[in-house]
Amino acid sequence: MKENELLSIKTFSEYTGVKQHILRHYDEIGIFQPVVRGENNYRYYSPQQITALNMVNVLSDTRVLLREIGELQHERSPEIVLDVLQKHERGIDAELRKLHDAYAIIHMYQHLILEGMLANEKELTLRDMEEFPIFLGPENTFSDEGLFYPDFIEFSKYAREHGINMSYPVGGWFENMDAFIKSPSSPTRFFSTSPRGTERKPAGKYLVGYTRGYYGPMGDLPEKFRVYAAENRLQFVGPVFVIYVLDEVSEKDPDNYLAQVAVQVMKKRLR
Amino acid sequence: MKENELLSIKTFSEYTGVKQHILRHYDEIGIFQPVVRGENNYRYYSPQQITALNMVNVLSDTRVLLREIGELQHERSPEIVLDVLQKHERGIDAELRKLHDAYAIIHMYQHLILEGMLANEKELTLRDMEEFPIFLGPENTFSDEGLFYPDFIEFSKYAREHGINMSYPVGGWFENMDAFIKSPSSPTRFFSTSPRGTERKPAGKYLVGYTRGYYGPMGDLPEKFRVYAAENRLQFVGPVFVIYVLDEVSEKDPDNYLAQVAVQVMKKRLR
DNA sequence: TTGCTCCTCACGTCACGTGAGGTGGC
DNA sequence: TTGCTCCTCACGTCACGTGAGGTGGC
Repeated sequence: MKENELLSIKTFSEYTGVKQHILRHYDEIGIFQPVVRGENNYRYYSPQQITALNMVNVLSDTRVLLREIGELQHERSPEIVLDVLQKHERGIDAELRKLHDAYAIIHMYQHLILEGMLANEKELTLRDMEEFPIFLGPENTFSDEGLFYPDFIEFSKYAREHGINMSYPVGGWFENMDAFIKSPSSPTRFFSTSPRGTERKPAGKYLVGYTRGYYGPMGDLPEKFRVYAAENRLQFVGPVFVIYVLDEVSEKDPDNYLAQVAVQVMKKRLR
Repeated sequence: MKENELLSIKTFSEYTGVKQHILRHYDEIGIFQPVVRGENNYRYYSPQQITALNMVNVLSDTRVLLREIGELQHERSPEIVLDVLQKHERGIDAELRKLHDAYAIIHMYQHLILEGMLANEKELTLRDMEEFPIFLGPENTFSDEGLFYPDFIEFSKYAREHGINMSYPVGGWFENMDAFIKSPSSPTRFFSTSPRGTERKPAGKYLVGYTRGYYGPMGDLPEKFRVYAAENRLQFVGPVFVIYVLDEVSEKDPDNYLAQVAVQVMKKRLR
């Protein structure tokens, strides 16, 4: 390759890794043009343009608008470009957060759905569960005839105000088993499974049960928990966590939604 | 709010955090429709739809195409949704990688440009430099009359084949100071500053100089390095790193490109 | 002659975003 | 009556992607 040898669009495309139709597009909108147009209207690029094109690649990779790149083609300096990069850094940060959320939400749902598919719905089981970050909402009021929507909406707003993506699965939190048994469809608070939460569902030995149906009703689970604990000399420790492992995301029929109820337990001391 | 109370699009939008025109768009393309259309053609949503909409939010947040979400509206099960999520996990992974690159590239260029703006171009300076990951290319041949393009193109291809984004700044690597002095415009290899590199530019005390101009010529730097080392009883250790802190990204005029040359040094032992 | 390269033109895609112009409810 | 809500229609945006139909070089 001589210094003044010119490259066809095919060659230039191969050398730079930028596709031909993108090069034509860049030409068309005026942000990067071949040094020469042949008499047959062919585009010819110089070897120097291989590195020059890098300016476009760097900026478009960092999400600078092509329009803005075009403006920078005509006038740019270290100061100006530094400014542009600083501006776009925030955009990238925001996108990165969103994508991290998307990633975590996918994994959360994969985990829950699998859990739902393998769930033992017949009887309660004792399981070791891992620690888990949660974002706890304000206390619910259930002022509206026991409907959960108003409180749920309040929680949604509250969570969004705290930068929590509401696409993370949401669960119900009862301060203890007594609260759960007393009114199983009215959690003391809601929680999001967003990893941005600062509270924890602690690791430990949990008693776990499942029940089918639309949000709220817990069927015979409260009674089952009471009986199981009595028969096995267990006592309940800390809050009760209710989470729908199968919900509107994976089930069409609300009657098939599957709730998981989990509460930490300890052996009762004999006296 | 009663169970059967219906919500206007405004209210529903506020409760769900999804903008009105998006809700109309979802309606139009048939992926999520209000339970009722008033005789005035107003859209009315049920409270149950607040949670139902979540299915659309979760899947669109995880980059599932609206078309595919529409298909899932009619037929979905834990198995099917699990499949869909698994498929989109890869897409998210790829996007996340790209965005991480974008983030790192922005910071790399900010760092280099700032370095260029503050550079002491008059004289060599001794500086402590931090460790740095680099991706080293194959040995250059300079078979083509000393032009760097063919080797650079080879390096680009090689890097891309190894999943290295070529928008990271690229530098020249000389195996030692003798090689640099012998042919300052012909680096032994090229390197990318991509953090995916497995080699290192080691931390340590470096002698650093700058020179202006288009890629290749190093001006009087080789001589300056030789003299400085002799006068200060220093010996050069390891490879020479040449990187353009101001390049086509931040400078319009190639004559203003600014190269930084850095080599690790040690005090010479007196005998 | 043949297949390859290159060209322009035009329309499609994706998930919105914007705004005009008009109706209807409290 | 007034301002608010809601409607449809239509066009814009962003960075491409696709394909038709035709020319030109070796």
